[in-house]
Amino acid sequence: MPTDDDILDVATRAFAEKGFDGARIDDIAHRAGVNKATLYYRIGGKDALYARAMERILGPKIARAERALVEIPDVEARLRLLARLLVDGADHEHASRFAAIMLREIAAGASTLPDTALALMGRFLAAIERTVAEGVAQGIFRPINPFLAHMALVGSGMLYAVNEPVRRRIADIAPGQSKDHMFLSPEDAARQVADMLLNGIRKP
Amino acid sequence: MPTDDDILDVATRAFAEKGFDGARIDDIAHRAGVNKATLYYRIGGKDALYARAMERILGPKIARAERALVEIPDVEARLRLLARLLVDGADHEHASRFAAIMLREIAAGASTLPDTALALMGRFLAAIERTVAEGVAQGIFRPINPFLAHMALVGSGMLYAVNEPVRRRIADIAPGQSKDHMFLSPEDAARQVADMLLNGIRKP
DNA sequence: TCCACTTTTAACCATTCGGTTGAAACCTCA
DNA sequence: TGAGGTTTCAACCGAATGGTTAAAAGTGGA
Repeated sequence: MPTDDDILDVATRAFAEKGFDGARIDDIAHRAGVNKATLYYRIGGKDALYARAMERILGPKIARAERALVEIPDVEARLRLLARLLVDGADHEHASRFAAIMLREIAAGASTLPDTALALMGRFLAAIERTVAEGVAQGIFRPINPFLAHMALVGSGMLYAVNEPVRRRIADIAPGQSKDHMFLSPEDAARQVADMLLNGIRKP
Repeated sequence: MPTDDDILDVATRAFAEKGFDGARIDDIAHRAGVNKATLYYRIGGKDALYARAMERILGPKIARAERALVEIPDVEARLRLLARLLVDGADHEHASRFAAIMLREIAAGASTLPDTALALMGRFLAAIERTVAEGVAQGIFRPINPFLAHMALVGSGMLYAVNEPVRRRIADIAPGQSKDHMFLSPEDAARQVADMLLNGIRKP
């Protein structure tokens, strides 16, 4: 018998691929190997399913980010870790699902984002902002707008994590040139994103 | 009588707010002040409506970007212009709608993106990549991965353009701190994004 | 005025979706 | 064996949705 976690995993994938509106309850129940009535009995309606899927995917990342605030004193190393949290995950699929859901939510103005999930996002943002602010206070970083630094890190990272299919389609319709640089490993991508950001905000 | 352009404008807003699946034909027709049958008579079904809306919003940006390739020899100035094209637009709403649609499409793996629109996106990417490559060849930029530079620019810019509602919600639930740095004008945001990227890729 | 084109009106259809229900089956543990 | 919780099954509901159409009404120019 599938556990709640199994169901949430399937639901997360569905929400990432199709969005909240596009995901189908029947489909999720069927793919999780559970009856629709069971899903309602165990978890509840679509809203509850979404909220729990979000907390499940956001929670561990936030916890890791906040642990880094006290465990990693070096601000550059800490920013690198935060970049990895965004681009990479327990596995790459996990990270790309996370990014897809977040991008959709941001595009929708967080209108369907449950309050609990929004609070978690806010804490991640706070972790990045605090790290940048520490770096500025230590004289390591330029007096950069920490919120824009957050945008740069999250934007580059999540966009890269999620847009592999788009890259593939673009590469297909523009043949002739070498496309190797478009397909990096998640680790390389996270490192290069962090490098670029750090070069951009480090004091000369 | 509303013109086709009026209808496309309403449709673009609807697609940006709700996504392709979420947008309702009846709603678009009603808000455009035109009958649904007229919409079908003049433009066609939902697919045609989406394709034309995309071309309308992408076309001018691509044209401007490709003009810059020959008109602006200075690679840094050119990159700044490309950043502005992403963050800012004819008006700010226009830019944020563009960004919202693009983010949704990227999150969906460009699965519903018409081929014509995808080709336009590819040309924008090519413009950024070529500019970065020129800068590298001139010895101005580090040998950066041009595709990642594209991610950084597009990611930061579009994320910022679109997430004003999210910032507002986050600011609301985390009171007490100053939030001024979270709300920049589009011009300031575009400039700071470009600054960060240029500092990140410029040779020391 | 007549004609071709455009727009509206209003209905229709087949499909889909989230959610519910009630009865039957199953399982576990005492 | 029996009771209580869990799961399945299949059908159903009501509301929307995308798409289409036939006929009437309106429009402007030759």
